[in-house]
Amino acid sequence: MHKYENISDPVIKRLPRYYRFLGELLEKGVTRISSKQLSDKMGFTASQIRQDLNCFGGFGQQGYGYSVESLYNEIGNILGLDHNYKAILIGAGNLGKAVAIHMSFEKRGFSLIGIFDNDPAKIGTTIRDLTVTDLDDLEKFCTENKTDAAIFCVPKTAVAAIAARLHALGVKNYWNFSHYDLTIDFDDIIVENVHLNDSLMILCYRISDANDAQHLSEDQ
Amino acid sequence: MHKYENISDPVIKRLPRYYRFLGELLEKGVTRISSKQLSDKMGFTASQIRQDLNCFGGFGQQGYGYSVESLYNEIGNILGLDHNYKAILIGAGNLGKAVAIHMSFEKRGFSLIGIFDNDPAKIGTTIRDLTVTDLDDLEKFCTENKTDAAIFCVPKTAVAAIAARLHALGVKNYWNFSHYDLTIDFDDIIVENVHLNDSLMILCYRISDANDAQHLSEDQ
DNA sequence: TAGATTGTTAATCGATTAACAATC
DNA sequence: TAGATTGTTAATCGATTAACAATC
Repeated sequence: MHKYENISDPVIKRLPRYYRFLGELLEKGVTRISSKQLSDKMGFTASQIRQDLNCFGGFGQQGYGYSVESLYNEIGNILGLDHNYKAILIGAGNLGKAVAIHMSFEKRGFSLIGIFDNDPAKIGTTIRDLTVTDLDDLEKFCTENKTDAAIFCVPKTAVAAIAARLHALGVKNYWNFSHYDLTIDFDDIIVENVHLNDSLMILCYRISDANDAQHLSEDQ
Repeated sequence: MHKYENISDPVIKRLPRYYRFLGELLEKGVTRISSKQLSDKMGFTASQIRQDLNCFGGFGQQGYGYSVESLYNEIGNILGLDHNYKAILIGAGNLGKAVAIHMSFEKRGFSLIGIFDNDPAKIGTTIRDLTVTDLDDLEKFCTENKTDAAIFCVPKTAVAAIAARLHALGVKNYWNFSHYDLTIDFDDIIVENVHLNDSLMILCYRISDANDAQHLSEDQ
């Protein structure tokens, strides 16, 4: 487990993409790849790929390229996917259920150990192999079970209060699907946001932009 | 409807954030705001905010700042949220259902007009006010109903074949929740990806990175 | 008018790309 | 050895920040 210094945000955000691509190559039985070949597949320049990988050390071999398997494993280690962070899910609605069922937490460095909701109709039901627990029992649960991270799949209005409770319990890493801005309340937390509304608006912009460009060219 | 030239990607990605913040201010009844005040709330520098907004024209007033309402509306227009792009959802599983129920398409420039699946158990069921249609009827539906965009909530392995059918039907804008890389097959499409796995891996990296930093400092 | 804050230009910073020596 | 491809430094490009004149 090393600590890498000054890894820039753009590099960090590209890491999962490298990992996915290498995983696919591995499945196909490809054993060796050059930065040029990766560049063709991924759309990054070969130069950038070599630059990125070298933040973490020399994984390649001059004149040969990179071993797909060892590069895949290295990037997995850099991402910390060999961890087993214990995560709880807050909110067992449609989105929460989808996240619980859909995600391979174990492959991503986590395991899901609890699901909470305050809706009596949902408490006691089973999702995956977990029983939905009353949100009132959050303190009891987190005291009895080491909890590293929480996933917010609840309405924006409910987040602040729950986050305050979790923070008091020492749970300070969040995967946030709500539109509540958690950084407003705390500055000693780690948050990864999934803003579906933002994503949809960006799609809207790109469609509109492309359409307008087309109209302009038709005018000429 | 204007076409803005050379808007950079970072700016585009910040637009929804501006929009959300201004919407909140509007709800609170705030009528006026300066770039400095926005900066404090949003974490961008005042300079960047003025720079961003000026890509689209002078919305502010020297000595006064910006009108929250008109700025909100302007950014909405820039994003193209006044459109009504007709979208269909492919895949009525947990994730598809969550997206269908959870998203306010109308507020984001879209309306959801159809949901498709190939699972007999799902075909005929109702989500929101829409009946899940047999995927076999995709061609029929898209011929009869103008369709602007498709949302992929199906397993990666199913995407390529469905995308080929949609592309042939002229549907070339995609909101992609699968991990299939649609740009491999087509270069005349617009894709906005939601990579939940990537997001979770980045959270894993940040937690691991913070933990390692802590251990290092404890060593000293 | 004086104060405030924008719009916009110039300076800085950082990330990407190009180039090439090192080396497998 | 010759060819290939990395690791790494230098050059370029673009985005962010700072500064300030314009102006409400």
